[in-house]
This record gives sequence, structure tokens and C-alpha cells, in this order.
Amino acid sequence: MTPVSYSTDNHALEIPAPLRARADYLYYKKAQLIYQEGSTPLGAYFVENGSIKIVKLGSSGKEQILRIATNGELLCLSDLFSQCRYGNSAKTLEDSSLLFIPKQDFWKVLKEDDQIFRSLLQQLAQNIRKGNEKIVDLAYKPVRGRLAEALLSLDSKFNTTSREPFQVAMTRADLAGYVGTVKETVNRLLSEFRSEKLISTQGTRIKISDPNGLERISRMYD
Amino acid sequence: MTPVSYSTDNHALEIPAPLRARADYLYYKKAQLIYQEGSTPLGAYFVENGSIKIVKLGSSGKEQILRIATNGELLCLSDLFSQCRYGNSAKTLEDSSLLFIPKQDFWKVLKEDDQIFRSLLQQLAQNIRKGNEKIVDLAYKPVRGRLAEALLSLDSKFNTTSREPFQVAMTRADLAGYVGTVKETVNRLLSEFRSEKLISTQGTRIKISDPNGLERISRMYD
DNA sequence: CGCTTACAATGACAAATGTCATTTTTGGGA
DNA sequence: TCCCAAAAATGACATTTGTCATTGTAAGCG
Repeated sequence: MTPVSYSTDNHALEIPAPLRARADYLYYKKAQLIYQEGSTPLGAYFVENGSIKIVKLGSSGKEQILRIATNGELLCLSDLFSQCRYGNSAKTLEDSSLLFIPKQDFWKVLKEDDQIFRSLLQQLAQNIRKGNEKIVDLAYKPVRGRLAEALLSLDSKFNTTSREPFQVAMTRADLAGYVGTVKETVNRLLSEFRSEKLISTQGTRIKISDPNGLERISRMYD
Repeated sequence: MTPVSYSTDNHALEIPAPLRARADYLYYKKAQLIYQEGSTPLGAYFVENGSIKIVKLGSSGKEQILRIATNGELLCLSDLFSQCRYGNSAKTLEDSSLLFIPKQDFWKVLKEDDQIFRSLLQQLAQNIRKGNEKIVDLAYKPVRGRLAEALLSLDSKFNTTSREPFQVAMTRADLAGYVGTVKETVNRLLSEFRSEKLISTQGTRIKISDPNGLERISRMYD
């Protein structure tokens, strides 16, 4: 089995065998806290299965979702490198299983296997790049555009294979946290999108009917 | 009342000798482009002297300042790690001198000197952390709060030693790009701050009269 | 020394978005 | 199946912020 072919995107990352070998399995139920901002990192977490939101609390307790990690992704890498306390928290969006590798073992593997080290660095650099794009979007793209973009990116992140309706374990409040707004605004804009035939919704589920239309809205302000 | 202590890091980072040994000296005049988003990284840049803005273009050509690098800081580290094109551009804010280390030499040193590697990783992790804080601020803190915060952090970044009036080579447009707004809004808010006796201005210069007041405004929305 | 250009400052206005309050819908257990 | 709590949806309203237009000011250069 050939390991490590980390493409620049987030589809089906493989967890390197040497790390997997030293890992413990952890199971979390939906909406559980994995680690919390301010506490001390004890090791690295890989997402084996499920989805995790990486969040940071903003003004008056609103949570901003920094990113969403799915299968194969590594959490809290930068915190391990920085030797500091956690700079953010991680919570499950749905029932999930993770791999946990204690700090020492983690560093040991990285020391021994330059290949893995490099690929993790690349994952880190990729996160930075995404983060920078998020900054620019937040600074200059209106909520409407950000929401359109978010729907597309979430859809591609979660509906990798199936053509099923967009189904994510995210409430409107989560969506708001992801986009950087409040849930009322999300609802209002989703209503607009609905009447513009860009999406349809049934309960929590959101189905994208016109990806090109959303794409256009998202790019309208670039 | 607890004394104000905004941002405690950046005391004079030293450029590691092994890197310095292999570096070329580059001199840039004010407002010059050092590298541009989309082009291929050839090596690493250290700021020897001066100040650099790391920017990314947003909607309708507005530029968002991702961070400002001063003495001892390394530019474009994540781009070197990611093996991708530059994800942002760097421009001087004032006449500056930089050290340039070609990619190969850079990696060589990192391979040989674990100490340096670690410290650069830490610098990178620190940037990520700052970036995440920027994301949360942009998402949830009003411009007024962000501007107050920016004035304090810029003051501490540039006026490390002297008690001189805040003097940065930044126009109001730069300030707007740093905070994530437009220059008119910056001007309006600076006027407010002025009439609230928090700052005073003479031309481009901004002097902070009441750091605690600004601090309070900045934290008002946390 | 004045000219010219870039920048700062301000006002009027419209649009986007947040807040608060209320109603409707949904989905999971008793 | 019904009921209830949680979530979605919507409306009214205030505020913040961006846009456009104009004026005032400062700084560099011949």
C-alpha cells in the first residue's frame, strides 16, 4: 500500500501508518468537546471518521468556526509546534472516531520519517493559506457572498461521492459561526437563495440546486 | 486597575547566524514590491531593518494587510513549506533592508540545525495563532474595536523603545487595510477617538494619549 | 516660494447587517 | 401518535458601515 500522497486538497487523506501504529482510538458522540482552548496539548488527534469543528470564542460568546476537519485531517498541529496552550477548541459535529498519538511518540515519528514531517508541514501551510483567504473574505466580502461560498465548500467537503442532498450535521447557528455572522442573517439569506431557486431546504437539510448561481454570487465581490 | 500590556512578543528576534552566513543583502525603497502573490518562491527573506506589509488583494482591489513584519521576522515561511506559489505579496512600508537566503541553502540549514528549525516552526505557529485571532476579530468585533486594537498593537510594534509619538509609515488607507475597512471609516473613527481625547493626530502621525481607554474599547466586544 | 499632487477630513446618503421579539416547523422520545 | 423542546423562519427596527462627492491640508519638487 502506498502511503503519503497528500494532494493539496482535502479528499481522503491517509493517516500515515507509523503514526497509526502508535495511536489510541477515541470515540466521541455528537457535540462533544475534544479539547478546549487554554488547556495543554498532550498529543495529536487524527480524524478517523466523522467531522470536527475547530472553534474560537468571539464577542459575547459567539463561536467562530475556524475550519472543519474531516477524515484523515490532523487537529491542533500548530499548537504542538508552538509548545503553547491550545489556541482553539475542537468539538464534534457528529459521532466521530479519532486517533490520538501522544506528543512524544508523535515527535519521534516525525524525527524518524522525514517524508511524514514534510507532508504534515504541507498540511499546516495549507491551513495557513486557507486561513488567510478567510481573513480576506471576512474583511471584504459581504455575508451573502460568504454564505454562498460556504455552501459550496461545505457541500464539496461532505458530499464527496454521493449526489444526495447536502446533509451536514450543522445547525443554522453553526453555519453562522462558519460564515461569521448570526443565525438570523443566515436564515434571511437562505430564504433569499430559496426564492432565487439556488437552493431548497427541508428542515436542516440544504440542497444546492444551482451551484453556478451560487458560484457567481460568491465571486461577485472578488 | 491592572496595567495595560498589549502584545508582549516581538522583542528583537535575532536572525540565526548560520542563516545569516548564507544570506544576500537586499535593499528596498519605500513602497517597493518584494514578492508577489502567484509567483514562485525562490528563498526566504528576513527583515534586517525596516517594516514590511504582507498583503492579499480582496474585492475590487482593496488590499488586506495580513500582518506586518519588522526586524528579525521571516517572510513567506509557509510558502516555502507548502511548496506552492506565493499566497500573498510583500511590500515595504518604508526604506528597508532584507536578507535573502536561497531555498536550497535554507533547507540545508534547517536540516542541520534542529534548534533553528524548531524556532522557525514556533514562529510559524505564532503566525497561525495571530491569524486565527484576526479571523475572530473580523467576524465579531466592530470596526471601532478593531481600530482601537490596531492602534495599540501598531504602537507597541513600532515604538518599542522611544516614548515618541506614534509614527508609522502607514497611510489611512494602509490602516484601513490592516483593520479590514475603508479609509473613510478609519477617518471617521479617528475623529471620534480624537474628540474622546484618546489620541491626537498631526498629519499622518497618530499619538496615543489614553492607552487604557483604547484598550477598553478594544475589549468591549470580547 | 508657490505649485501640484497626494492624502486627510467630513457630510449626505443608502445598503447591509445585527438585535430583539414572535411565530412556525421539525424531529425525537414518551 | 402525540407532545414538547429545539431549531428554523420571519418581521420590525436601529445601527454600523460602505459609497460617493466635496473640501481642507500637508508635503515634495521645480
